[in-house]
Amino acid sequence: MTRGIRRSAGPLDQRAQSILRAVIEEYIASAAPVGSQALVERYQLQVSSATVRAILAELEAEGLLSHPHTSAGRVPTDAGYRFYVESLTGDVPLSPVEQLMIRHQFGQVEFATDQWFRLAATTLASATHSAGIATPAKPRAARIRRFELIPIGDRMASLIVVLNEGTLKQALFTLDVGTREQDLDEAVRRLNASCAGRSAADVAEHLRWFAQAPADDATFELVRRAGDRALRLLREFDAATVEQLFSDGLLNVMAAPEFASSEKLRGVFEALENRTYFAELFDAVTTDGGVRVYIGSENRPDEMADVSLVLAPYGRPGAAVGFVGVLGPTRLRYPQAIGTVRFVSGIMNDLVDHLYT
Amino acid sequence: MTRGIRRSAGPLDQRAQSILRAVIEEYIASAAPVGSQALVERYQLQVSSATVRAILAELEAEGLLSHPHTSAGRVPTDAGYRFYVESLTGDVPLSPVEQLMIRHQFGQVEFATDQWFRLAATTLASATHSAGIATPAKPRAARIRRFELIPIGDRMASLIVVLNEGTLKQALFTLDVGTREQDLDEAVRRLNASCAGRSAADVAEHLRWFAQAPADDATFELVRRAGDRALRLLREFDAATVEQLFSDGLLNVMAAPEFASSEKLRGVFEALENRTYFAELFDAVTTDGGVRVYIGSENRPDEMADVSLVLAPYGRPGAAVGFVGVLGPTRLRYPQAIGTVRFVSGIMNDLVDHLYT
DNA sequence: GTTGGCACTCTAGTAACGAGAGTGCCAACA
DNA sequence: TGTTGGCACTCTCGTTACTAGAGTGCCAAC
Repeated sequence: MTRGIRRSAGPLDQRAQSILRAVIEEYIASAAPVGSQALVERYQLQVSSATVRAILAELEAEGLLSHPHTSAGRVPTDAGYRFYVESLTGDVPLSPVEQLMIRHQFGQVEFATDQWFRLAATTLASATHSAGIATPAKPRAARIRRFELIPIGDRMASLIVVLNEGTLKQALFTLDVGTREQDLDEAVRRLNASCAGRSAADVAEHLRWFAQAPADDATFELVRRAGDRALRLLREFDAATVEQLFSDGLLNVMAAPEFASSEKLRGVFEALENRTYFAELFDAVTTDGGVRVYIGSENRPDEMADVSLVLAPYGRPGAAVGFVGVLGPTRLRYPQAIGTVRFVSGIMNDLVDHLYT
Repeated sequence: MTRGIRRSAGPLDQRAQSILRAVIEEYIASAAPVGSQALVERYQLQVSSATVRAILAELEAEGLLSHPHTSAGRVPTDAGYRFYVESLTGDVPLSPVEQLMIRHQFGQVEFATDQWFRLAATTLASATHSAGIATPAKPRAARIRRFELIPIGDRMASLIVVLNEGTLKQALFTLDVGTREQDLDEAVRRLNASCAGRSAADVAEHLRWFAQAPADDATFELVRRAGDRALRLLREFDAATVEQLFSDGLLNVMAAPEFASSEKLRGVFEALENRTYFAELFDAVTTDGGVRVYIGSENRPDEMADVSLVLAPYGRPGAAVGFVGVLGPTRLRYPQAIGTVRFVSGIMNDLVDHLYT
């Protein structure tokens, strides 16, 4: 139980801690500032409201609670939430029924890799009544498994590159006049022979070799250009940290009273759209295991100061990793969110594992 | 110039019409109810405000304008907007600079078919300062061009189905123990030989034939199962009218004053998410050419009563069609939106055309 | 250290009010 | 007959004043 975030060094006795928890849980449930009276009544504290008030003042001095105004109840600060989250011990597992339902849903898309991360986001959203977010599992360095060149119309072909885990990349490709289907087949044969199993760097190397070699026949140019195009695809793929970021249930977050004026949410939408922050998070989340929680202002961009993230990586370190998580108001049901994220990331782990064994 | 929507049969003289236009354009620009005084001043009407008031009252009787309350200015009704849109003659073309910029952007993704519709939505959003929406071009009935079976791990393969226009469909596929790579190759060869160029219905026919034929060798079961899986993919693909719906710039719409309370937008988000309404629109929009405008309550779902849609189809009727469009407040800059949608759908037409010639 | 008591503070809701914008109507006018 | 200026009327919006209620902070007593 770390206390890293707290500013002041004052110790916090058991009673103060449990009152802090009470305030936070009450606030999470009610979304309204919590008063001393209400705490005494609803949590059967064996002390008077005056005593509670003293402790609340103390917690405020510690920076864990704050006051919207003098005569209002207390509201947790981000530091307060942090303390609360750190003090959570053990797991809040999902109910067996929920687990079953979620497993069932994933069972239905077991064979559609491109649906996994979408379903993860959807599942997280509906289980936590917040927004769910997820990225596909991204291979560390893409390796080519196979090329295909499919003629389309007269002067075009679709270049398909199949990567390691069955990820597909596709690009159109113009053909010179008079290119025959055999030429395409021959080009593909050569490309596969020389590039299959290679990474972007390796392919680049080979292409240089190709470029220096004499243009011995008609297929040569085709191979060179297709190779070039494939290389570009690979590089784009490698460069995009968070290639896709799927979110679902943002409506749930919109419904929360703190977001009644849409202004605050705009920033969140923007952050989801441009993704640079999530690209940063990607690295942080996927390097060490476990669930990570980012509370309000702990998120670097100011637009995200009103929301919390609960994220967990999945996949195989060194091979392909992604993350799943929950995005909600700082007034989030952390224990439940953490439990659900852990569970879903576990399922995603299993799914990815099947690809590698 | 149809007047279909108007309830009353009263004729509308030239002057009344131009005042209606003035009210609507003023309201679109200012988002505030428009008074008689302001109209006289800002539109150099050669009559007094009293006269304008009389005409406004008339327009209100026709159901084209309404009153938020007795002593406020006029606001267009949906019928008013409809009348306005119908009366628009000629095109408001985009400025050459804008045209150039848009063409340039599309030029950059010319060879990435899967990016086209995304870019269309993005372009429309930024050009109209509203939300842009777009679907990919959907082939009428998918035809198989080629199969691939890529081994993944020990007991899995990725089944890839390449459709007509280079669309890819993918699914995982478990293998029996001891399946060798040659078996996969052989299965693919057979599948391609018997199914290439066929639609879902045809493939189903062939599979029935397969099922009745004796299980003559080890590859047979593989072929049957892969075929089954492919058939399911095809059917799912054929069944989904609006397989994807990409939107961009919803933030622009959020920023409009009429959506300050996020409540109204929730419905719009929901409609975009579940897509049933857009599936309906898909059919309506793609059957006749041209730009279509849906104003406020003309949209069937109640949640959409506060927004307007400007949609246009693109693609090749009978081959592959999709739509692009703009979603914004009913207080939309229709002439500009219509011009932009028409332009972008034209570009999309050209792109798709290249696939078929 | 805990408690009851009490004065104090701040919000949210309500009512009253005036300024301002805009209407609707009417009698006078071209 | 259509147009106009004039005018009373209506409704909103912002301001001010007030009250009830919730909750605090402090203090003296236990």
